[in-house]
Amino acid sequence: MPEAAVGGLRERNKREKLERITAAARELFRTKGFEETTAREICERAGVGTGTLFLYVRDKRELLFLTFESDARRLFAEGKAEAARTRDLVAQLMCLFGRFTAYYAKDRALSKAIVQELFFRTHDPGGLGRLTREFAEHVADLVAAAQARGEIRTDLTPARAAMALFAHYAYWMLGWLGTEMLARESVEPGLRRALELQVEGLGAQHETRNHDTRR
Amino acid sequence: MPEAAVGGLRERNKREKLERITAAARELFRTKGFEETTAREICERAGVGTGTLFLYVRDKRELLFLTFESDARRLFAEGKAEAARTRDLVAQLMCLFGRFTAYYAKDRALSKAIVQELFFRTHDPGGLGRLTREFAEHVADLVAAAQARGEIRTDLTPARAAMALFAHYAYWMLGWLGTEMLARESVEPGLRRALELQVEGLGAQHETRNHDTRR
DNA sequence: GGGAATAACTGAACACGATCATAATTGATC
DNA sequence: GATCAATTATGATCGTGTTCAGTTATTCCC
Repeated sequence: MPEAAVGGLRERNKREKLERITAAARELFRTKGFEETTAREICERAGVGTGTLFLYVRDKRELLFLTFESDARRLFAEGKAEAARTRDLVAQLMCLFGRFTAYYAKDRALSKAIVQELFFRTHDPGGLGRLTREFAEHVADLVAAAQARGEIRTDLTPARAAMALFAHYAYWMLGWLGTEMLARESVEPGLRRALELQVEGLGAQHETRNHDTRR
Repeated sequence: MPEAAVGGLRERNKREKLERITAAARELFRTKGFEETTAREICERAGVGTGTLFLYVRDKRELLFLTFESDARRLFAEGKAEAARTRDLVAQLMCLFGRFTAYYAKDRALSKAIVQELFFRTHDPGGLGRLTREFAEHVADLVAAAQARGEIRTDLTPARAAMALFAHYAYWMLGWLGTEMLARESVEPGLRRALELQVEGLGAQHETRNHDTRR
């Protein structure tokens, strides 16, 4: 049974409407920005009534997820593939995180709204929720592999170490997109350095030859 | 010249109005919640016209800052004082951070809105902006002192190490108040452990006797 | 103190997200 | 294919944050 024709007329219509809504939202957000786009505009462009929109999404912000999910899946897959071809844990993480920072840089205002939503929407089990969990699990898997390689200490659960690492990613996204206190160019090097410091430790006994440039 | 009487009638009226607005917002947010409180209610309770409110704040969310600032100043001062009586860096940080987590726990829904605003409002040089900077600087000062004690490696700027530590605080606040994926009881111990791991490092060479409990 | 200039205030009006009673469409049953 | 229950769609309507043209209060100057 061909995928496109599965189900009755009802289900096909619903899928098509959701598709049109997603496409309309994506296009308008890209050209006008999130706040500046009204729900009515999206409905008009999608060819549905204003009330219909909210049968498909709980609120306007959920449209961000709808438009972001497919891109996020692609970024995650690409990052995962590149990470698989990389040795060092920090470098692997930067393959993943770097994909997203580069993507966010293309439309900072929209990305700010997306990230805000990612961090503050309580989890529905929808598509992006699952993806987020997969992402966290993959970071934990990378940690476990690094433990097996003897790169990371083995007296920690991979999940706990993954959280510690992910915290830096979240923080740099906040500083860059959220409060806008960090410059775009500083994000990748800064985040990489933060991850290195997480692995090395701040403790005095771990002092390395790799000095910070004093300002 | 007594402080209360400084300036002309205009300025005094403005101060009083701001005071009434702040008090009204605080009371209503506390009893009804942020979303459930309307701007008109606040205006009525404060005894000002609906338009007047927006001469004092850019938007409704800014009222969160107005109501939070004095509390935040107090929490910061208390935490700073307790930290001064504490030796270990992680313990010092927990004096500071713990004050805020305890405060946030008293009204999670409202705190979620506050934290969201803290992380996503681009900095105006207003009261809370300054306080945030002071907070970051104080963490850096604690790091510098720890470096002087030989507790933290000296090849890093205090600011950079402070960022790395603060990232964990931000992340745990996000997980707890933002996505609501972390339980309240797990926050203090989890955050403390994360800070310890930041100091110790995740690297294999730093393995300690202090094992995680495997789940 | 009177009058002009300026700053502050006000509530009606606006725009937009969301809802809901009603209408249209689809699928099941005969 | 006609009948009817169930599902889906619709746009007028509502509540709320925010604005703005008009009004009032304060200050300044003589």
